[in-house]
Amino acid sequence: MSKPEALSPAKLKDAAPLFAALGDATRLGLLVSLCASGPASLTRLSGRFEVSRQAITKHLEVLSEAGLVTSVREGRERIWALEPTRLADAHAYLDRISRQWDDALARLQAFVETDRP
Amino acid sequence: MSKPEALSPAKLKDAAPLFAALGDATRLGLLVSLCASGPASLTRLSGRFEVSRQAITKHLEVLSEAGLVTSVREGRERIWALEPTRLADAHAYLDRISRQWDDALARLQAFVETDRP
DNA sequence: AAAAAGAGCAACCCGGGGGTTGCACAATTC
DNA sequence: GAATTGTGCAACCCCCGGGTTGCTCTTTTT
Repeated sequence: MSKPEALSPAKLKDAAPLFAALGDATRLGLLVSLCASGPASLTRLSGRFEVSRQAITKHLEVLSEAGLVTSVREGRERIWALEPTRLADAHAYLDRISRQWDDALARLQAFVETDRP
Repeated sequence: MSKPEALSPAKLKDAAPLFAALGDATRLGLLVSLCASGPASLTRLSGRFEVSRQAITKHLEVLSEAGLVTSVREGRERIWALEPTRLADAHAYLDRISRQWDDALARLQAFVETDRP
């Protein structure tokens, strides 16, 4: 009968922008690209997409504010890299919801199998 | 040296709307609420949030189009419930990226530890 | 039959997201 | 020093997302 920890409103407010940052095909592509080919500069990254360099800049800013990427200045370039911990955060949030879901299913099951007034 | 399967562009285009649907605090709250208290009607759900009933309707439509919830008409009510498989999908997508990330880290590690010209 | 409850529909508002172009600035390279 | 490469900044456009209000329709309830 152990209630699993529910996601607090605070957690939800942290999770929402995180998922929102993941909710764009170009940004997901950027993450995958950074995964597959390692840290890269802006022009290097934008060369792999159909949109303009400035569009990529904005996407990287969004990812950065969500904590999913970090950047370091190197000479005249800026090198972008993934931040794995935030990816793990998103993973954990989904885990929380999934567990709550599983628990709900179990309780529903128990409810259905019980004779009730 | 096995390359992990990269997320294909097709997968990315499926994943993006899914994460986008998760990228709103109210919608996450709805999912959690449906998890915690089971299937519920619109007014029942909207009673738990600060926004109007119509706003909740729109959020439920978004979740529905993302495949995260389903609804069934029951008398004058419409009952909304979670769709667990889509939650698992999101989970799987993050897994894919995480694995790619881990692999990238390993390759980076190997690269750093190698004497190169 | 009349009143109340639950949903659906439509119009509207406003802000921000995704995209673009154009120009300015810093760092390299020749 | 001059040309090139890599970014940054600003303005602008368009459209959609989140929210609202108001009205209608159907189903219960009394």
